[in-house]
Amino acid sequence: MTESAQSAFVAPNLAVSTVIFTLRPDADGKLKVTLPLVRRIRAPFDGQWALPGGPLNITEDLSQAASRNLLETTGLEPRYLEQLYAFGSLDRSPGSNLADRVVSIVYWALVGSDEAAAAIESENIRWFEADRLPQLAFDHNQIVDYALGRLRNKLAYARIAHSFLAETFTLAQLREVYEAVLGRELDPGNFRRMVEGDGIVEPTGERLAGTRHRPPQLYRATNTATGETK
Amino acid sequence: MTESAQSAFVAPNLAVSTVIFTLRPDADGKLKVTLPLVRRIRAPFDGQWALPGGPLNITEDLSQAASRNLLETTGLEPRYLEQLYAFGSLDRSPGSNLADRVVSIVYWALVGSDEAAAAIESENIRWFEADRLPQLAFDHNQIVDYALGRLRNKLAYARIAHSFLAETFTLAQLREVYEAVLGRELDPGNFRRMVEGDGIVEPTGERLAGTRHRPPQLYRATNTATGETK
DNA sequence: GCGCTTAAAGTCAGAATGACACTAAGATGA
DNA sequence: TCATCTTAGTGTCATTCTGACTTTAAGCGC
Repeated sequence: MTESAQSAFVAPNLAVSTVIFTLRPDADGKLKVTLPLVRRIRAPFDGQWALPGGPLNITEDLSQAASRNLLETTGLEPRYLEQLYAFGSLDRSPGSNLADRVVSIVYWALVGSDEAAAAIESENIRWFEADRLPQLAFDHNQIVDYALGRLRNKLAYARIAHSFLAETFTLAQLREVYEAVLGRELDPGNFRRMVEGDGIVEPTGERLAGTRHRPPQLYRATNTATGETK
Repeated sequence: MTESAQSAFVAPNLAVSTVIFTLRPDADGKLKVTLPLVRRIRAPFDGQWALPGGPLNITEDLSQAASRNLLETTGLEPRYLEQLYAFGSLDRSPGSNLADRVVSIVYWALVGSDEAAAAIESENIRWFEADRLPQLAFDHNQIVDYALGRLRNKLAYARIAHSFLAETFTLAQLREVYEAVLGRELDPGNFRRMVEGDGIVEPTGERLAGTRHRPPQLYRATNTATGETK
């Protein structure tokens, strides 16, 4: 009844996939939530774009598998990594044989915008704006939507926004992250009050020079363990 | 790279387990969060208590598997059911062979207190107060703690509390649910204001008679789809 | 009818939030 | 040099939300 090995049982296959978010400026210079997709080179959905992923190695933890295929796909390390959901509906791959059924444990990750600029890109790996995705393989459009919801929600109460930025940053840069993720503009004064009140950042004492206006204070994220705790 | 069947691959086994919550009065008549556990009858952890669960049938959805083992364990149907987390650490079953590795996709469920009173109970199926658990098999103590956290958190913003109650109920009964789950007393006036403001209940027009004081209004939950939407 | 108990409504102060105004400090250019 | 532009950073005000508490309503038991 309860868990233990049942090798004789016809079990569904287990895969781990990852929704990897970063921010990239679009043509107008506005930051947009962006993610890498991989072109499938076999049936089903041959030729269509899909989330990076693959089977879980028997020797690795779930989050390790997610980190590994993040590295394989983009050449990058995650700044934040958290399990999203396990997708296992019977109709995920329409028309396929039951024996080919795949249960995907999906993670979502944040990578720094600075690093992401140097990420792997090729004929079969391309980065897309999250709100301008083509039709993806399997149920991957739904998965991305769900991950976006989680990202937006989590931004409100968790200290994750700085994961998109470098070690130090101005409040305007941090606010741009919020605005890009939430898709709306925020009042600079109120944003400053919120951020300072929550103590999620601390001033470095240095200022950013070279702007064409009053030089802003540089901040860093206050020291908090990030990523999943499980 | 991406997902599709890999039968030749040595894959971890996949199980679905369920944390089933209900409320039961303790010796003092106070409602307590309570859940059923199953005694293991084989190694590893032979004889210890564990969450109900079992392998995922190739023909059923994840949530169906959770519902099924809820029914098999308790004889009940869930009033609310949601995926909790997928647990897959390598060290979940200390000392066991890699080939026996199990990844558990865990659901959590709410069942009505009225129905739960008539649930199956036996030598090998017993209900425990959530904050007085013995040492459980595998990582199941951690899983229950995580589920409790999710329950408490979700109570604050989702319409789930009525899942513990019958079709109609008084605000005092609903408040008792909140108090039992959150583990602290709530101000009756403020609770009423909150509940009415959020529009999560509507008066039936009837009153509960037979109390030894002013007869309270009966309410029902406003019509909202409950349970997971995925 | 009197006192007990809980229902239900109302009051008040402090915290959090959104909209907005105002001052500070640099660069730019006439 | 100095007015102007731009963003940094501070401050104000009204609204809403929240927790603590008060007051009145309406049944029951005696």
